Parts: sequence; C-alpha cells; structure tokens
Amino acid sequence: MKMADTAVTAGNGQPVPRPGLRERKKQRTRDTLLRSALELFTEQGYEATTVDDIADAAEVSQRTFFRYFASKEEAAFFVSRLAESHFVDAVRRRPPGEAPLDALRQSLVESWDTIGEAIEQLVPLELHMRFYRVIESTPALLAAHLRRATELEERIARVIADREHLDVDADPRPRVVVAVFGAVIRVTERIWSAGDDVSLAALRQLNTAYLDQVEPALTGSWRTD
Amino acid sequence: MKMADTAVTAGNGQPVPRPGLRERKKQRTRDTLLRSALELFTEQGYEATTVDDIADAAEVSQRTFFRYFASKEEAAFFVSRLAESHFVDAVRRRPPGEAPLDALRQSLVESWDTIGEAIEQLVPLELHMRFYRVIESTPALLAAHLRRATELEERIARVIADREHLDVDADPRPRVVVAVFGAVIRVTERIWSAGDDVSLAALRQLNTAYLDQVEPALTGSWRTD
DNA sequence: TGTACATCAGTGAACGCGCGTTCACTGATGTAC
DNA sequence: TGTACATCAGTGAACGCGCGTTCACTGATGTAC
Repeated sequence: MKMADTAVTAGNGQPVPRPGLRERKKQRTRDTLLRSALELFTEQGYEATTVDDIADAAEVSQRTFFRYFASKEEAAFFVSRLAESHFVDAVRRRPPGEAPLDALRQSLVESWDTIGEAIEQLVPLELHMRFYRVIESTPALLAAHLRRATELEERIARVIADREHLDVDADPRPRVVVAVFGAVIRVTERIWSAGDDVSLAALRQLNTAYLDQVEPALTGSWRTD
Repeated sequence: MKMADTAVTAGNGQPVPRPGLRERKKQRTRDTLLRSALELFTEQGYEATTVDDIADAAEVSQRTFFRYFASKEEAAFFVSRLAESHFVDAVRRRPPGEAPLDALRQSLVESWDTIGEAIEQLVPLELHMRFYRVIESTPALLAAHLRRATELEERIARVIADREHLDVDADPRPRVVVAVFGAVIRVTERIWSAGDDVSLAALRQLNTAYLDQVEPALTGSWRTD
C-alpha cells in the first residue's frame, strides 16, 4: 500500500529497510545536513565552520544537528565511513588462495568501482573528493583521519588473519602487511591531495603506481641511475 | 665569572646556550610544568586534566603555562619532539653505502641508546614511558601523535632521498620505505602499549621482531603451518 | 471516513566547560656608571 | 659597593568562543478503533 519508494536507504548492502513518510523525512534532513556540512567545510574550511553554520545552512536548529551526528567530526567522516565498509567487504570476498598483499590490492581496485555510486546516493561524488583534500590540509581532520585509518587497519588485519587461519596476536604478519599497505595508501593520499588533479582516477593511478614500488623500495641498496 | 653551571640546556646537540640566573629559573619553571603535566596526564588522564590543573600543580598561573607551551598538546609532545630530533640526527649520520631500510633500522637502535639520557634531563624516563601509553589510549592524543609521525616521515624521506641523490617528488621509493618503516613502528607501539611490560627494552624488542617480519609478510602467499 | 491518542522529529533558549587570549600591572634579575 | 634604570618572567582577572548538553515544549506523522 505504501510501497512506492524512491529514496531507498543507501546502506552497505543490508536487508533494505522500511519506507515510511517519517523515515524518509529523516533521511532527507540528514542528507541535507551532510551536504551543507561538506559544502561549508570545503568553501570556508572545517575550523571556520561552526555547527551553527551547518544547521543554519540546512535550515534546522543546532539541536537537530546533534540528533543526527554525535559531533562535528562524525559528520565530516560520515562518507568515509561508508567507503571503509565497502573496502572491508571487498577484502572479505577475496578468494582464499590469493597472497595477502594481492588480496588487499585487488580489494582496493574493486571497491573503488562500487564506492562511487554508493557515495552519490548521499552527496555528489565531486563534493566528497574536494572535501577529501580538505581533510589532508586541516591538522585536526588529518589527525582524526589517521586515527580512524589505524582502527580500520586493525579490523582488516583480523580479516586477513582469519582467511589465513592465523591468530592475529601470535603472528605478526597480518598486522604488518596491512600496516604496510595502509602506509602506502596514505602516502598517495597526501601526494594526491597536494596535486592539481582532484579526480578519483588520479588517486587510483597513484595508488597502483606506489604499491608497485614497495618491493623495489625495500630491497637492498637502490641502484643509482 | 658566572660560568658555574649545573643544568646545561638539553638541546639537540647545538652550540650550548648561556647560563644566567634568570635563564635557569626559566628552565626550572618549564621543567616543573612539564613534569606536572605528564604526572597529571598519567594519573588522571589527558582529557580530565585541565591546563589550570597543571599550572596549579606547578604553582604558577595558567597564564604562565601558555608562556612556555603554545597549547596543552604541545606540552604533551614536548619529550617526543626531543626523541624525534635524535632519530633524525641518527639517520643523517648513517654511512651512505647502506641500504635505506637498514639505515633506518640502525638509526632506531642507535638513537634509543642516547635518547634515554636526553629525556632524563627533562623528566624521569619512567614517567615518559608511562605517558607514552597514555598517548595510545587517548583518542585525541593518538590522533595528534599519528599526524606528527606523518610529518616526521616526510622529513626523513627527504633525508633518505638526499643520501641517495634522488628527488623526493620524482622517485616514490624514499617516501615508500619511510612509510613502511614507520607503519611497522606504529604497529609495535600499539601492541607494546597494550601489553604489560612498559619497559623501553620491551618496545625495542618488539620493534626489531616486527621489522624482521616485513619481508615474510609481503612475499607471496604465506605457508600455512 | 473520522476521531482519539501515541510517537517522535524538531524547537529554542539557556547553560557548562575548557582552551587560549588580552590587559594593565608587579617585582625580581640584570646592567650601566 | 652603591645607585638608577631596563628588562622581562610571572600575575590575576576577565573575556571570547565553539562544542556539546539539558530542558520543557510543539506539531506533524502514524496507529487503533
């Protein structure tokens, strides 16, 4: 009877929730808040944007902002959170035979393909990419981003340990591969955010190019050209 | 005439400053503030300690605290900053022939030897070690620590690039080795801080053990035992 | 189709808190003669 | 050795600011009959 539904909840591929007028209004309010936040952050900077600014832009009260996001930081990383769970899912789906480092690489390539669409459900992808650079250039956000990355690495290390039937606390290798992989990703994020090409393609290209350099960078002394 | 001097300024091996009654009083005030801060941070936690608490404990005004430290965070990382410059110096001193990854490893081993003493000039080493664990368990501090670590890595990548006569922006390898090295160090910091043995020796031991696992962790698929 | 009641998103205003800043001032240390 | 002045570490009190919280309330959506 009330099945007519356009804005299906994004989610990370879960059961697909219920509709309901009230529910959809909530979604809209949250999306508006999120977009307003990211727009203001990219336009005037994260620090220079107060929670009141965001609420004003979204035409709700500050009180309402805090109903949807526990903190200003949570709003800033809402989209990243979505992207992260896509990546974790991709790692889980890798065939067990694959070498761990390859599994991580493939998961990254794979998940980028689907993440874009998922993000678009929430905010324009282009806005997210621009905000991604704001993260890198804002000390408080960069710090939070790195801490979150560390937490993500711990989750992934456990996934890797599981697929290799290892105890993550007994064998150093799962945490080490994941840390190495993550470190290289972060180097490329930094370089990408400092460059001119804001596109997702540019980031992907840097990612793969730098991952290819892991082995040459670690082996012996470097040939001087 | 006024050369009789006990508390020679710590410094990172620079010219060795002047004495002076006023100057020494300043040193004492700063050291007292620093120790008070670290003691309170380890006892009641970083967030639960206000700048006023620290000033009270050091028996100066809050205003005075801010004359010595630009922020609460700066006080928290004052000792780390010292340790970092020791490490950078050690990297600079490595013989040019050495493979980059080995140079980093050796620098770490070497600098730990001298860092301890340098820290003792400022605060008890044991206090610093205990505080180091507080960093890992306090989200805001861990975040700041990781951001600082990233900045340090950039500095070191440049040192490595220099010794290999490479352009850090043209060749990915300097940043990649340093990022990999740093990532492994951070994994061990985390594990160390979660364990029972607070000693410097325990941290060093973890460091080397995990660095040994980089190659096995990255190569192919892992043998299932 | 209509009425009565329940739920709950959103309001608005006020507040607590701690960081970091500003101001005009005091008094000890240092210096010149 | 003493006097006059300069420097500058430290004071104390007040303030601005933004985050996040609390409170009693309103009105739209949802549901039961």
